[in-house]
Amino acid sequence: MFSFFKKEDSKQNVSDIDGLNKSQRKAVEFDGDHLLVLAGAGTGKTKTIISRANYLIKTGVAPNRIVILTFTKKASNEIVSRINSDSDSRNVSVIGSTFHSWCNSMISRYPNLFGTNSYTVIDSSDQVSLMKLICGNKNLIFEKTKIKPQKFIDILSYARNTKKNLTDSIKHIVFDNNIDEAVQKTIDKIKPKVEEILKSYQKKKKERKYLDYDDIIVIVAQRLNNDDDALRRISSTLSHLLIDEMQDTNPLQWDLIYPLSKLIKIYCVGDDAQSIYGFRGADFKNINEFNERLPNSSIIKLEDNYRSTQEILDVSNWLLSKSTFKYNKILKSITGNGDIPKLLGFDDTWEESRWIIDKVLENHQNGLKYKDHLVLSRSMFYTTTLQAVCIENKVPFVVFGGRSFMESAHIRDILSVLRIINNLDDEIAWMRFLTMWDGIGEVTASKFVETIYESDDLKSCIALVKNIQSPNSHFLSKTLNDAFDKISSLDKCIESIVNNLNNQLKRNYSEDWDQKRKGDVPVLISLSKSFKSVQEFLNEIVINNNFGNLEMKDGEKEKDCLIISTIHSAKGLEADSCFVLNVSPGSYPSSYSISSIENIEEERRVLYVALTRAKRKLYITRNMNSTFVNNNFIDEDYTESDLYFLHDIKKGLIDYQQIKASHTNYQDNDEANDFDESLGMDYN
DNA sequence: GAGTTTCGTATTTTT
DNA sequence: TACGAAACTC
Repeated sequence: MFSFFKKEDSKQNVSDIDGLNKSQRKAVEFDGDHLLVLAGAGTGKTKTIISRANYLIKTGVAPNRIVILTFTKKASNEIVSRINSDSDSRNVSVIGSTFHSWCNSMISRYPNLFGTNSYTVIDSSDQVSLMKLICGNKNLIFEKTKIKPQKFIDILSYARNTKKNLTDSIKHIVFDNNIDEAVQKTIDKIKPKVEEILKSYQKKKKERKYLDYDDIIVIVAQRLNNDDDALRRISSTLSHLLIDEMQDTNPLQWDLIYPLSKLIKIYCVGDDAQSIYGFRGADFKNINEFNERLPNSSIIKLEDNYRSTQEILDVSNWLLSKSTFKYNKILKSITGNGDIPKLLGFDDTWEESRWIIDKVLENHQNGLKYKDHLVLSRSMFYTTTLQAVCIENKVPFVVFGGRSFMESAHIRDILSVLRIINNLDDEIAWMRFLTMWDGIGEVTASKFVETIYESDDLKSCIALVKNIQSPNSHFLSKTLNDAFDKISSLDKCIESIVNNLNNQLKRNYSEDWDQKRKGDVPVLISLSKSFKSVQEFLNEIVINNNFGNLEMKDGEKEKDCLIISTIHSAKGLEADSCFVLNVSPGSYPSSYSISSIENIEEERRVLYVALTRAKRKLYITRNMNSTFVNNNFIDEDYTESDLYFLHDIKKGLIDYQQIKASHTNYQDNDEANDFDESLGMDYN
């Protein structure tokens, strides 16, 4: 994978030939049933998983009987490629997937077990489209509470992932757990209506042969829990399940793991201080109660940090120590001492971004690579200025997180044709395909979709399509016909679709079809070449909804780029110099999350993850004019350091500097360097 | 009923 | 600022 993921292990306290320390080695050579490795940031978590896999293989376990589950495709690719590169002569590889993609492969491998001969995986935006069809495209208002289609999806997903009941899920999603008596009454009243809508959604999915992200896991988990035969059959293909980032797993995923634990060995690696996926139902009970839940299990702790200097760890440890939660974690640096991390104040985001890029350029001239720099942000949104400054200064960069390939409108247009061919009942695809043509709007399209539901082969659908009135009506049927004829070769098929759609797409995306969007077509085509069937292609592309893989194949991987990432996508990343953007009041914790202490704690862990990415230099930036400051929800129970994590950070831990604006004239920041005062700011 | 334009709002994190 | 909804024109 990208070379900047490679860890530098040279500094490790070598206690044996593999370069493992004592506890790592104990974890790697573990001989019991189930193990949880509690590994703090930078303590060699990934290394341990990789060495474990290699160790198992060395002791005679067939590689393809080892499944490694990770959270993102990126992490999975990295781990698998490192295992394979450690012993390149092997012809069978370990299996590395995300939870979703592993379950999906079960579903398609054993269609009889799951009752899924043909199905279409839908992503979040399709879920919302489907829900809109049910809600009649308007927000439902109950008792003055507005619930958008997206919210219904969120309620259902939260309930399924956390296994909570509907009332609790409504409380959490709609009212953010702020409950008083009036709210409780409202919930009691709206609950039956919500339930009805959710049921229609579930029913509609079934009719249209759709599986959403949650279904993929639910279906497999249910089967494993209720059908010993299925459990045995699936377990018989594996002997070890290795799970990365265990702290981010949720109760639903536990349902998947638990039944397997009866027949195969479960090996988990995680860190409760890095649990930052609470919004997806992550529950660190999966870690904290590991011992009670799995008999014959052990726990090994890794506490020596090989990544960062002690000064960086001091700030990180300090942040956790301010928490009301007990993480029982104090990282010790093996690397030694370095510079005190810097906290830099700016007047606006442009100053902030310019300063960072200046620093990157300066380091670059002094011999550091661009890829030794990692810029971390809470949200993708906040990095736009930085990206602009990169372009301005010709600094090459890659962005992790954010919009995916699949989410771009033109890609969805093109794929809608494939989706129709794959699944004639795919209502969302039909709507998309039909409404993209001039003269066909939602009303005409939905009328048509109703008639299509009667016919069960493509040819008769195409016959019906010919009746639709549109300036291009012969193109509509031609597109479908040609695509169907070429379906045996995916890349040719996509090529023909694009040829037929070309003029229409040109009209629909008049500003940037030729210059920008058209360029994605070859990418899509080359991506399709590695798939055998349309269904496999479509489902896989939704589940791993990025096309980062592809960029790598095209020789981009060795390119030296500055890395810009959201903190959530930065798990497992590290870099010599790290910049954490906009650590300002209102952003850490984010003012959207200060409705409960749990949310604030999660924000704290987000910042903790960010700080612990740095190896040698850590720059925390903030600007006090951040547009995110919002005191709407501020509750008198919170202390000032709950509302701004850096509020009372001490002098010795961090080096504070207010950077004067170099591009504007006013400089009246007398108090800027008044270092004896608290570094926090007033909110007014 | 389709398509365009304007206005207003809310603004995270991912499979 | 960017996206969605409502208002407006064809």
